[in-house]
Amino acid sequence: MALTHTILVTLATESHTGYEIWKTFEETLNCFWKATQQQIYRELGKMEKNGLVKSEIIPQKGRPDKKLYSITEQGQIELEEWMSVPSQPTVIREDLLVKIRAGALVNSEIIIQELTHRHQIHQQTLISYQQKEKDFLEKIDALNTSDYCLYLTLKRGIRFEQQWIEWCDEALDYFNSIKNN
Amino acid sequence: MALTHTILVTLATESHTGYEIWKTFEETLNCFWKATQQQIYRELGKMEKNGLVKSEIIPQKGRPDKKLYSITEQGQIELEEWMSVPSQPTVIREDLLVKIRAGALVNSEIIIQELTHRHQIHQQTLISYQQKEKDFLEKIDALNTSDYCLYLTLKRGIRFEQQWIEWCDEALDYFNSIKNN
DNA sequence: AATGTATATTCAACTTGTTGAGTATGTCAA
DNA sequence: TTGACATACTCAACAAGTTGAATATACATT
Repeated sequence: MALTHTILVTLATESHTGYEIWKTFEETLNCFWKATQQQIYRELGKMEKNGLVKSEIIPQKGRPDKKLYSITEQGQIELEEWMSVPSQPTVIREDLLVKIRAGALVNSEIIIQELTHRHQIHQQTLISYQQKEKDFLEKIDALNTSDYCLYLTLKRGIRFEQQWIEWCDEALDYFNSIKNN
Repeated sequence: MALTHTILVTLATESHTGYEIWKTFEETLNCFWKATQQQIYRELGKMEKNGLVKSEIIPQKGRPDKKLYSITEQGQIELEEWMSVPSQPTVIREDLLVKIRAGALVNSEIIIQELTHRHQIHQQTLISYQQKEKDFLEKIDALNTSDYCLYLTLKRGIRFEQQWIEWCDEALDYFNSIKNN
């Protein structure tokens, strides 16, 4: 259900097309939410049926007509209600940890490779997040509440990646130490 | 697809019933994997159809017959293959961060409540993990590879919870600071 | 005696997420 | 001029996750 609410949040301050919402997801929300175009279009359709958003068709030449979605009063109410109900932590389902759990079943080299690979991925993601962080830090005293909130989510992403890297190092230490026994 | 493999890992060293697998998930894997009984039973059925596991019915008095599942040779092969293909990080979908993103839209008190609530939850989970960690630390020099691997996954869980707590504190600082403006 | 908890499994309906194809065109660079 | 990329949306099929009910009994507690 939270996809609905993530979309409502995006529409709360401004109307957008499905495509724009998808772009926003990719650009600014991707460290804590991910959705495909298909998912967003489908969800918007459902939301319109439920009266949470309404759409206005904007004709275009050469391209398919735009469908500009805006939040309805009912959508506003739904969003506020959702905001005031405490959320539960998301369940973690992490392939890498399943593999580590099974680490005794296979050659350490395989696990080392896996951990090295993941270390790299998280390192790269971390760098891209830190790049984004620079923009925030440059104007840190001029950030409005909305931007600072966005920055807080980015900080969560940064911590998240850093921690994976640290843990990968720790796990690598162990598997390297048992490699030659 | 990873549920299949998580089950295969559980069956790799010993045969189990669906119920036992569910228990194992709850007790030892719950910091990185979660599945309902229904999911596990359904998945086991599918896996049997695909030849990854086989089952033996063990009659019981008074209770429904047990179905003891064991891994097949094909299942072993599938598991090893999966182990050697690098995994991708799981996408994060976190309600709390969506709410923080929308933090400027509502009264700070609401966000503060939410963050306080989550802080508590993560604190509790952390304590329960640290309890489990004690058992590992007591016999740290006697741990075999399999147990050490399990310990590594627990360490990931501990880090994860610690980080949420730290981040909640940071976010709380901010929302408290803007509360009275 | 009643209630709750644990064992042990099945079926059904629904929501969410993934994957891929299809339609249509403008813009920019090699 | 060819190809890559961006804009903008739809439909279909399937896989995975969620929720709830149903069946059946033992054992311990209140």
